[in-house]
Amino acid sequence: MVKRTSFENDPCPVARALEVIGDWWSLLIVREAFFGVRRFNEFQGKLGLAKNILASRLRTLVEHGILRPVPAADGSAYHEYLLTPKGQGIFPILVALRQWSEQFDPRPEEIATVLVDRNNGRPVRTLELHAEDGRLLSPADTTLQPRSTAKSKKAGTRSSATSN
Amino acid sequence: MVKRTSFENDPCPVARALEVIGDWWSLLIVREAFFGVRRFNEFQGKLGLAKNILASRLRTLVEHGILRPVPAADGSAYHEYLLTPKGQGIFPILVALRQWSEQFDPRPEEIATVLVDRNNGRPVRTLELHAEDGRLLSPADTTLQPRSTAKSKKAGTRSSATSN
DNA sequence: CGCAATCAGTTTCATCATGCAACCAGAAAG
DNA sequence: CTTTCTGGTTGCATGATGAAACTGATTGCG
Repeated sequence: MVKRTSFENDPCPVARALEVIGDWWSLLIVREAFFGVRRFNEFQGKLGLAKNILASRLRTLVEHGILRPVPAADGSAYHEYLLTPKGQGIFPILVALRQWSEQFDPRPEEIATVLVDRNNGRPVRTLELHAEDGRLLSPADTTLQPRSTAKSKKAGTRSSATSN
Repeated sequence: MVKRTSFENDPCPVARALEVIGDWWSLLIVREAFFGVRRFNEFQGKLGLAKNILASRLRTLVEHGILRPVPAADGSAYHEYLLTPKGQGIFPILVALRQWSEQFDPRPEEIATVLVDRNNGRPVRTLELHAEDGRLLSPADTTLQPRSTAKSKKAGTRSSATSN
């Protein structure tokens, strides 16, 4: 790789997100955390990844404020990894990934689980993008605007490099 | 790497999605495609990635049915890469990533752009997960159920391994 | 038509990251 | 107090990534 290119200074929010959670394991670790997995060995057992990789990922997830090590839990001297609010904010991303697979996977019959409303056991709705006034928006109904730095509001039409 | 572990047979739809678009460049390529980028050099210029990597990524995106090479376009003998419906289905994932950055990035002032309604230039709403009946759902309001194989409807409480 | 520049890659080659396995210290259990 | 469990770290082997150089068509231009 000669240094995997870093996106942390990229002005694109998508790139910035990928910089943090865009690797092969981080999102799966977070997914497990959503299901109550908290301990090192538990993550390792569920995901089957190497311990050094897990240790490394947990470290960076903690550094990025996605997981938080809490001192104890059941009384033992070890610690557990809990989702922070920032970590919980990843939920829509997981849902979007899941729904994309559900819709387009070439072998959907191999998908084992469905995300349901705990209340009545019925599948959740597909995520939709809405306008401020509630209208449903398709990709084509949207554009990127340069971030309004306190002023300016219209602009549209993207310009240079990796600027979206 | 001694063979990066593959998720393509994992029953978890999140893992399956990551198998396809979970690397460092694919989602950014798709993002550019949403903005009308179509040609090899154009991708390369915007993203600044090595040509061999780009060639490799484009190939797998085409293999997975996310991009489609169309013979011509402006009359030249080259071809262009267009998003398929499956590729367009990635939009919510990009939006979810973008919104996560917007909400939790430690230096949000460095984010250059805002996704707006093309109609009136106002920011779009944040993605929300809703129940079938329209109620807003938080992560805690949801569970995973084993996929109903024609029959059965209640079950809850996840069981074994990487099964969500 | 002839030649230079462009497009779309492919081919080395060096370096980095990943994965496996082995090892290890501190805590808990017996 | 020896054993086991937890939560790692260390040391390779190998694959993935990236920079740069190279190639073979295609186009642009005089």
